[in-house]
Amino acid sequence: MFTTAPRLRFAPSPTGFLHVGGARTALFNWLFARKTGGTLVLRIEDTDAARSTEENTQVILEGLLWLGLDWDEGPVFQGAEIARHQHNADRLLDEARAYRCFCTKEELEAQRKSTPGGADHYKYDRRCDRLPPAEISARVSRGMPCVIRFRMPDTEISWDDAIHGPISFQGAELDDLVILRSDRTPIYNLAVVSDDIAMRITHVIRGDDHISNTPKQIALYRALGAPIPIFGHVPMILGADGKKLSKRHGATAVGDYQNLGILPDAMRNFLALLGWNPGDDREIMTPTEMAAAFSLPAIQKKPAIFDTTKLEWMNGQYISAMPTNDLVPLIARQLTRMDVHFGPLELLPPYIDAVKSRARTILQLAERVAVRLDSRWVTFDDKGRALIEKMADGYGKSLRAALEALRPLGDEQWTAAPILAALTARAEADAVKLGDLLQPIRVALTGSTVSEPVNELLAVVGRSSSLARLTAASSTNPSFPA
RNA sequence: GGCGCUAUCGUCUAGUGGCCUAGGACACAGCCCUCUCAAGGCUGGCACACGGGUUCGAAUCCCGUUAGCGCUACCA
Repeated sequence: MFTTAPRLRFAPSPTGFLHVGGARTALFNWLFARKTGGTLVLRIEDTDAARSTEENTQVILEGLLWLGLDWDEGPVFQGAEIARHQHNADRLLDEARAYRCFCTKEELEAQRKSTPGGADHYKYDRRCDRLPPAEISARVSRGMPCVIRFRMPDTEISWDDAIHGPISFQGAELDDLVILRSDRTPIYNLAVVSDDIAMRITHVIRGDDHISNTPKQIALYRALGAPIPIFGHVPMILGADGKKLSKRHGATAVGDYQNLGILPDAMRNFLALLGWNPGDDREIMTPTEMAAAFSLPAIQKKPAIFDTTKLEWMNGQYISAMPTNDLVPLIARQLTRMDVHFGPLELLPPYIDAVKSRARTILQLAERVAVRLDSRWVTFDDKGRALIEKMADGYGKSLRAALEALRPLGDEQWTAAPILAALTARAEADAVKLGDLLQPIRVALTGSTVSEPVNELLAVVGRSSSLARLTAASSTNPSFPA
C-alpha cells in the first residue's frame, strides 16, 4: 500500500501541558520512526482557539526536547491550514457526501432531551438532509447560519489495528458528524484527516481514546478519495487507583517529573517500558537499543498503571551510572534554587560522589550535598533523634571520644584512610565496637542514620566543619538537638 | 444506557497449543556483605478473573459472565 518510508506524526493539542500519556505516545512514534527510517512530523492541533495557548505550545516543545525526542518536520500549526479544511468540507458538500444543517445548538439540545429513552440514545435524525433544495438555497441566500455535516455511510467500517488487531464499527450506529462549524472553522476529525492526507501520513499512532474517532475518520478518508493509513492505538496510562491519570493523582505533566528531580533518560526509559518490552529481560536501555528492538505489535493492549516507585528506582539506577561531571550542572542548579552557596563548580564532584549511589532523585542528591556543604542544612530525622535519645549521655561521651581521636589529624591527614585508622584505634583502646563509635558521628554530622561510610563522610565534610559539628553536638543537651 | 477496547503476581511484564511445577523487574520479607544505608549476591511469599466449550493436551483458540477503561459536543 505504501511503498515509501513511513511518515508518522505526533499531534498534541496545546490546551494543556505535556501529559505523561502524550509523552509516551510521542515516544512510541519516535521509536517507530527511528526503527524504520521514517519521518516524524510534529503538528500542533490548535483549532480550538479558545483553549489553545502559546505558552502551552512552548511547554510541550520543551518537554519533548527534554525527553530527547526530536522531530523531522514541523512544528506545523493546524490553525494555519483552515483554508484547506474548508475546501475539503466544501468539496464533500458539492459531492453530496455532506449536507448543510441549520439546526441551532439550542434546537439540537431540545432534540436530545425529547429523545425516547433519554439523551443517551440520541442520534441526529438528518432532518436538514431532507430539506428540499429550494428551501436550502432560500435559507443560504437569506444568510441563515448552518454547519456542514458529514453523512455517515451505514456500512461496516473496520481496520486492522497495528496494536489491537481487527476492530470494526457499524456505520449505521455512528452519528452524522459536524465537520465545519457555523463560523466555518473546522472540527477536529475533519482537520486531522485533512492534515494527515496533506502530510502523506502513513501510520497514525495515537492514544486508545481515539479508537472511536477512527471509524469516523476512515469514512472521511474514503469520501475524500485518499488512501487510508495504518492505525495503531496505544493504551492509556492509569493512576495507582486504576482510574485515568489526572490532576488528582498528583504529578501528571512531564514538567512535574523534571521538577521532582527525575532524569530525562530515566523518564524516557520508564515510559517506554510502560506497555512495551523489547522481547527479552532488558530494562535499562539506550534510545538506540530501544529503537532497534521496537515494534508496534509488541505494545500491550491493556492500560498500564503509572508506578512512581519503579520510576524512582530506575532514576536511581541512572543517577548511579551517570558520570559525576554530568551531574554537576544539575546539582548546581538545584543548590542555587535552594539558596545553598557552593563556590566554584570544581568543588562539587567529591560531594556528589559521596552520595550519588544512595539517591533516587536529583532533589535528594542535592539535599544531601547541601547537608555536607553547610551545617545549616542538617535536620534530624526520626531515626537520628531516636538514636540520640536512646544513647542519652552516651551520645556526647562518644562524640568527645571521637573528637579526641580526630583532633590530632592535620588538614593533610584529613582523608578517609587516616581518619578510619584513628577511629579504629580509639574504638579498640576503649574496647567499644567500631560501629558504636561511628554511628553517633554520622548522626551528629548529617542528622541521619544513613550515609556513606563515616570516614568518607568526615573527609567530604572537611576537617574544620566536621570538628565544629562534633563539638557542637557533643556539648549540646542531647534531648533537644538543633 | 449504547458502542468499542481490555483482562497473567500489589505494580510493569514474559508467554502466540505441549519447553509452564507460569519466567524476569519494582515493591515486600529473610540471609550474606557490613560502622549505617544504598549497591551487589542468595533465598522466600505472591498471579493465569469466573464458567462453559474445542483439543490427546489450553495462560495461550472459541462462546458467555463479571470487572475495568475509553468514547458517546458546532472539544481535541
